Amino acid sequence: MFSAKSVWQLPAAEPRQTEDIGIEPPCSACALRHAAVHSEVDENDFSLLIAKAVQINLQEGQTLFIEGASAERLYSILRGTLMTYKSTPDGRRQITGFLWPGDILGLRRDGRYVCSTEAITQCSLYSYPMEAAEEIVQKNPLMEWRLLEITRQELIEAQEQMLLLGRKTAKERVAAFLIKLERQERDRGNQDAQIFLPMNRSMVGDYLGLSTETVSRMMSDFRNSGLISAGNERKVQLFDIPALESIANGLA
Amino acid sequence: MFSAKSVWQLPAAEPRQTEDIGIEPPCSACALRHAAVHSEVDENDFSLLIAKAVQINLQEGQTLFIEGASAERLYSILRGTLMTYKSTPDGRRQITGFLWPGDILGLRRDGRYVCSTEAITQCSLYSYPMEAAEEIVQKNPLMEWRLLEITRQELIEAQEQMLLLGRKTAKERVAAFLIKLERQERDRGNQDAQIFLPMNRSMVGDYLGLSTETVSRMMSDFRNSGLISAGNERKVQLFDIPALESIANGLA
DNA sequence: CGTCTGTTTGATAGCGCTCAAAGGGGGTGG
DNA sequence: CCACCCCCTTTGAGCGCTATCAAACAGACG
Repeated sequence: MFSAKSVWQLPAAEPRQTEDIGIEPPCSACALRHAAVHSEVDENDFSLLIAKAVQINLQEGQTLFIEGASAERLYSILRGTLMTYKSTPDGRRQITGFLWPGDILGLRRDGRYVCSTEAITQCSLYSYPMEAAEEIVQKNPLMEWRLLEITRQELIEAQEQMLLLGRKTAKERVAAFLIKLERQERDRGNQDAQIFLPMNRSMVGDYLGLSTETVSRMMSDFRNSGLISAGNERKVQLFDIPALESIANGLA
Repeated sequence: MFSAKSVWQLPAAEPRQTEDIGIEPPCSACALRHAAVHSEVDENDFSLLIAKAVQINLQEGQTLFIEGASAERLYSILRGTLMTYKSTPDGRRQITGFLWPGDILGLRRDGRYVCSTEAITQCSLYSYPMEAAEEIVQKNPLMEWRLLEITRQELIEAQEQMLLLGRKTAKERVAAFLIKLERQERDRGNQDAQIFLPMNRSMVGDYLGLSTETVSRMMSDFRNSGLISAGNERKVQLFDIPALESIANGLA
């Protein structure tokens, strides 16, 4: 049982790029190695894990696994963006998180994945046997502690999302989403307030508990108010971050 | 940084009772001891922690701490029910969880609590110094592993709540809430499908992302449909659990 | 018996969804 | 190179679910 999405901050992570997917050099940026390094764990154990890793590539729209499937493997993202989601029997979908390079995924309960996972862009991942990975983590207290911190961070973010989904207006939700992406972008070393949205409007809606159309309308409102850039709908410049933060927090 | 709410399943936990709050005998049911026992950890470390514990009692409605306060202490619930919640600046509230005996609480980020916590009934808790508790857990890999499992379980529940808040109708939410409480009741050894609601309608609403009135209306609907009992609004009998489950899952 | 708090029920309104159609950009094939 | 198609996005119109406002009701307590 691992986190569905880690929020491991890679030191100054490599820019996300979906081209040039091929055979990777020995994993240098993946979350588990970073864990090992960060935790000052013996490299030997990590090598054991890497020895069992298999690299896989996914095409845009490809499903990695679905909720309820037997959770045999743990994944670490090298490149690309994915999403985890849950569905109701009649097809309504709630996206529980977007996953970026450096994140790990494979949260399970009773040996089964708790969310479905799908590639939003072309992706490159490392795949580890779940049992072996758990064993190695259990043998490394510092690694285990790091994993606990990651899981807690995810829980904190999930609680923030609950506030958003339960109590915020459509405008507040979309503003919060833009602010969140911008902050991520900044944390990854991207200085300008330009953000790239690999997901389409329908995915944003399913993440924010809104319809595609409502997301689009809110984006148009922000554009018409001069808060964000016009032009490319997948590449957005935030002109007034404080104003968007105010909106996101219900202060405007 | 600890979990905001554990879902530690006490073997066949003592019934919840709010009367007779006084000096406790050496903690026998609290989550951390249970962790120690469950993890087959040396009792000595646990004793170290217990030695630093202070028992506190809370009255109904009393606030334990608020979001953003310095997270100096970790708590373990002996008796009573509490809630954790987040608020928007203008007063909207999202309850992120209800806490029961056996649960631990004190999730923090950057040394500050991420949620506010308030007693719903009279409560009795153990209070530990955060640093000491973390140190002891870190020194006990099995205890640490158990804490990781708890945190993961909470994350899984948070994701289920996201689906509820983002994509379910009012009727589905209330049905899901009743089913969830009934399951808890059963897990605690309570065999009949009778559930007790220590929280008022407004709290249920703030947990489900609904207004007080909507919760009330849905409860009335269920009552009029013969799915739940009439009479005491805080003590509910579920007459048709499968039907309620169907509703909760959007199948009806 | 009166007050207070929480719950229920009713009436109305509004936010966001649904249905529908137009607009736009990229890719493919003629 | 252009035409066409397809998918995604945007915009518009109308509706429905749930919030809001309001008042009646019920139980606890003094």
